[in-house]
Amino acid sequence: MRFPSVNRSTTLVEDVCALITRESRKAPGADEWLPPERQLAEKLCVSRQVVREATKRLELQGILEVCHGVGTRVVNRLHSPLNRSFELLMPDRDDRFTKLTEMRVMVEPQLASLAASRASHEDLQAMRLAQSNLESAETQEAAVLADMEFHRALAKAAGNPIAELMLESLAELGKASRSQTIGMVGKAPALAHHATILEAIEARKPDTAAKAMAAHLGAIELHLLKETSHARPKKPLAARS
Amino acid sequence: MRFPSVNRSTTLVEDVCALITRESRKAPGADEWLPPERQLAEKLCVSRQVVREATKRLELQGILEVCHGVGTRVVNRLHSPLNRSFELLMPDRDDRFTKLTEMRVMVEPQLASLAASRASHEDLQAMRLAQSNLESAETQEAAVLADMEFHRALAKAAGNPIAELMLESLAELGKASRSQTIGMVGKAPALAHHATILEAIEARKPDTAAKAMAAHLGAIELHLLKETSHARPKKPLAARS
DNA sequence: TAGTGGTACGTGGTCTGACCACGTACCACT
DNA sequence: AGTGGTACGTGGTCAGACCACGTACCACTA
Repeated sequence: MRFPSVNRSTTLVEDVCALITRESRKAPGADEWLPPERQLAEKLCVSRQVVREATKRLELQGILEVCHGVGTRVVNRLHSPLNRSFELLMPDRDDRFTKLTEMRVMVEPQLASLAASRASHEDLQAMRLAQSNLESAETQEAAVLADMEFHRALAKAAGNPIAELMLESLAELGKASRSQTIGMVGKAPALAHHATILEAIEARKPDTAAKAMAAHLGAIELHLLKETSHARPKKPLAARS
Repeated sequence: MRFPSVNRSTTLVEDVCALITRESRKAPGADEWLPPERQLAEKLCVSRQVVREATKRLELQGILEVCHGVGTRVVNRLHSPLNRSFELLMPDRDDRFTKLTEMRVMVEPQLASLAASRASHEDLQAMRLAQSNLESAETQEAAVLADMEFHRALAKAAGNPIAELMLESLAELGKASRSQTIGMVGKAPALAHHATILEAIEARKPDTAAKAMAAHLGAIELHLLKETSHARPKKPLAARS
């Protein structure tokens, strides 16, 4: 009762992927556990090896998490494949951080601009929540989290999932690292900057929002990264007459 | 003579990955074929299944290409995992194209600016080559290729591999699709725009380069994407007094 | 009773060897 | 010289066994 065609694992990945996203859309929040590999193999009429290759693939894509001795669960870590790719591109961690930050400096002011045009009520609500969380944060850790949440909400409001993913990737990279926004400048100034940005977005003033965000990024010393690398071409040109 | 520890495939991926990048750095250009799975398994003292899971992983990362009945070869398609991630994020192809283009519009002018600061002699050379290729292009296809090559060279000159990867991803998406830069505006204007941009970069004038690139992007109707989406918030706000 | 250790079970991880499906290259035939 | 078939090597799948890891339960101890 078997139909041993080829590339089962590839098609299986797509099937299971679709099934998973459908399932998780149906019951979001609940940490779904997949059936055991053996059971899954029987149900899908394939060998365990094929199931394993499929789950491996989905794990690499940040959709599943496989725990030895425990099971396989659905997760949402779409940024992790990005990090992996960047890791291949730039083995040095500081390089990655620098270049990702460079991208952030390029993109985030314009995200603020887009957010000012596009933000829905829910988006604004989320930003306000993050802002009030930052205001009431007691510990450094809580402040950092609230800060990250504000920027995440802003990216979401801008309506560009790719930018969102990129910033997520940067956040992941900077997590247990120095260069946490808050640590640079302190809580109070960050709060003020965010307030200015949020105000501009609520007022639907794209240019003002972009300028405020640029100022924010400049204030947290991110501009230093940009300037230093600006001043250091890979290979200096001969002086031009 | 076996040491059946766990997570062999994970460690193996790293080992093989390092080995491959080292090998391909040593002999670049040569399309390297890996030894057959059985042989590889024996050499690495693991089962064939583990080798297969490792190669699957590396295939997904765009480092290997597995051909049924032929073999496994080293490739360089680091953009493909990005496309896969974006596909998960936005199942609709047009959405992906729109959002990636949006990113491009945000980033590329600033890339031109960075390129004006950082470009090495080799970078400039590459851009000039692409430009002359565009000039001498007879067919539409050759023109499109030369156009893409110019933008790729510019991203490289800007020294940000992440941006480079993102644009590569966009190019891949737009390959067998409408919205090829050239098709929008014709060869002659594109040539003129590129010339202006290149001139600014050679003259080390970041702002001029950025403006020229922005004008170029605007001229090829990419601004339309931006404007329409700007004007269409996901959920209109109530009028503010 | 509360704490502690061991043990059984279910999970993913690996091994083995066999067979199937696909491409290629070679060779006999036309 | 062209054409078809066939043998070989490759990746793809299957089956069943065993290993390694976590957990939960339970008897034992203080």
